[in-house]
Amino acid sequence: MSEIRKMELAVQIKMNEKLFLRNPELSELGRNIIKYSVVMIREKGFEDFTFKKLAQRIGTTEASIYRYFENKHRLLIYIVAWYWSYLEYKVVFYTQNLANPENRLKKIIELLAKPVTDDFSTDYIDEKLVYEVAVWEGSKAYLTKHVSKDNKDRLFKPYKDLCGRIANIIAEFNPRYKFPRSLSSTLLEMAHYQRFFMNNLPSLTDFGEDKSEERLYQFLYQLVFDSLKK
Amino acid sequence: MSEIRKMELAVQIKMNEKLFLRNPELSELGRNIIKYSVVMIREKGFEDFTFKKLAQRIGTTEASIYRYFENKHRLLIYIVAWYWSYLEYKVVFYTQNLANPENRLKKIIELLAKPVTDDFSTDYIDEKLVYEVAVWEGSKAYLTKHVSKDNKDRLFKPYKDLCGRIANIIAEFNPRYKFPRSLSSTLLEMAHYQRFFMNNLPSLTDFGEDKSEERLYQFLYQLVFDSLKK
DNA sequence: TTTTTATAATAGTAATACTATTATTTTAAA
DNA sequence: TTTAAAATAATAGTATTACTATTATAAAAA
Repeated sequence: MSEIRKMELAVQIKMNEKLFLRNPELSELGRNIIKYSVVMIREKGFEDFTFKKLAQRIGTTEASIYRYFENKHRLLIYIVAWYWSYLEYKVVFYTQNLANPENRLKKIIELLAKPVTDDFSTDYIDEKLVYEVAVWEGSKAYLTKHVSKDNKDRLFKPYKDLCGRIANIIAEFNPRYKFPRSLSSTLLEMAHYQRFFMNNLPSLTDFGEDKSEERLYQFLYQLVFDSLKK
Repeated sequence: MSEIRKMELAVQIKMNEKLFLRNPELSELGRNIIKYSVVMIREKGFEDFTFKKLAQRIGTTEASIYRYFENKHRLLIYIVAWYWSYLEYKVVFYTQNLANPENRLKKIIELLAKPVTDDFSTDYIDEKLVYEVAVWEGSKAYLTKHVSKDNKDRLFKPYKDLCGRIANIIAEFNPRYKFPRSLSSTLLEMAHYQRFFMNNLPSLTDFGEDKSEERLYQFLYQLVFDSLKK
C-alpha cells in the first residue's frame, strides 16, 4: 500500500536547462552529485565544499563533475532552485482544496514555519537536508555580482514563481494592500532567517531560548495578517 | 564653520579587538586596507576580491595585509561590524531628541529606508560604499559554519546591539507585542533585502519598476506599525 | 563488426589562501 | 650618539582550489 501511495505522490521536479551543463537526473553519477553535494554542503558549509572533495566522496573525478555543472556556485543555484520548486509543489498540493485565501495563506505560513514532514518521496534527494542548505546558503545563490545575468538566464525563476503565487493569494485576500510581492518575499526570507537566527544568533529573535517552532510560526502569522487586516 | 561642525560630528567607531590581528585604524597601511577593501569588494563582489589584488592596488604585499586580518572573511566581518556600529551611532544621534517611541521608530525606519546622507565625516571610510557592501555582502558575515564560534568572539555584537536597541523602542511603544526582537531583525534585514531585490530582482517587490525609495519606506513603515497597532 | 558518439579519467595550469623566514625601520636604552 | 630591541613589512615559498585540454574507454548506431 505504501508503495502505491509513494508512487502516486512521487515528485518529479522539472528543472530549467540553463541550470546545468548535463542533466544530473539522467545518470547515476549525476544523481550522486546532487545527493552528496547536498550532504557535504550541509556538513562543511558552502565555502569549504569543493568539487574535489565531492569527487572523492562519490568515487569519481573533479573533471567529471565539471561536465555536469560549470562551477560550484551553479550547483548551489541548482539545489536552491530545486528547493523552491519543491516548495511550490507542496504549496499547490496542500492549498488546492482550500476555498478562501485566508486559509490558503495560513497553510502556506504553516508549511514555511514548520517545514519538512517527509511527505513526498523524492528518491535520491533528502528534502530535510535541502531545506537546511536553503536556509544556510540560499541567499548566496543571488548575492553575487552576476545576479542580473543569472536572472536573465531565469535561474531564479522557481523562487520568483513561488513569491508571485503567494503574492496573488495575498492580493486576493486584501486587494487594497499595496505591497503583496514585498510581503511575500519578506515572508519567504524571514521563514529562513528567523529560523537561522533562532538556532545560531538567538538574541535576534524572541524564540531563541526554547527554540520554539510554534512561536516562529506565530510571529510570521502575525506579521502577515496584521499587515492585511482590513 | 563647516570645519568646526565636521570636527564636532566626526565619528570614531570603537571596534572590538577580536575583529582584527592589528588595529587597522592606527596606521596608514591599515586605513588603506579598510578604505580600498570596501572599494574593491563593491567593485568585484566578495568572492572575486582577494588580498593579493588589494595589495597590488594599495602598493603593499599580501603578507602585510595578513598581519592585520586573519583572512578576507574576517575583514568582511570588520567592515560589516563597522557599518552596524555607525548606523547605531546615527540612530542614537537622530532619536535622542525625540520624546515618544513612535517618532523614534519612524525616524529609524527613515534612516534605514533612505540611507546615506553624507552627514558625518568618517575620514577614510566612504559610508555610501560601506552601506552597499553591507547590503550585498552583509549576510555572508554570519551565514557560515563557524557562526557560533564567531558569535562567541562577539563579532556580531554591533548588529545585535542595534537590533536590541530598536527592539526596546518597539517594546516601549507597544508592551503587549510579543516579538519585538524578531520584528527588529526583520526590519533590519528587509531594509537591505527589499532594496537589493528592488534593484536586482525587482519582481520580488512592489517598487521595482520605478525603484522608489519612498515606497520602500512605506512598505517598511506599514510592516512595523501594522504589527504594533494596539 | 566497425564507426560514431557519449562519457569519464588523466594530467595538467593559473590563481588563491595562506605561512615561515628574512629584511628593514622605528623606538628605546646605554 | 650608538646600539639593542621591538615593531613592521617584504620575500619567497607551499598546499589547495578552480578549472581545462587532452586522452581513454564504454555504449550505441550504422
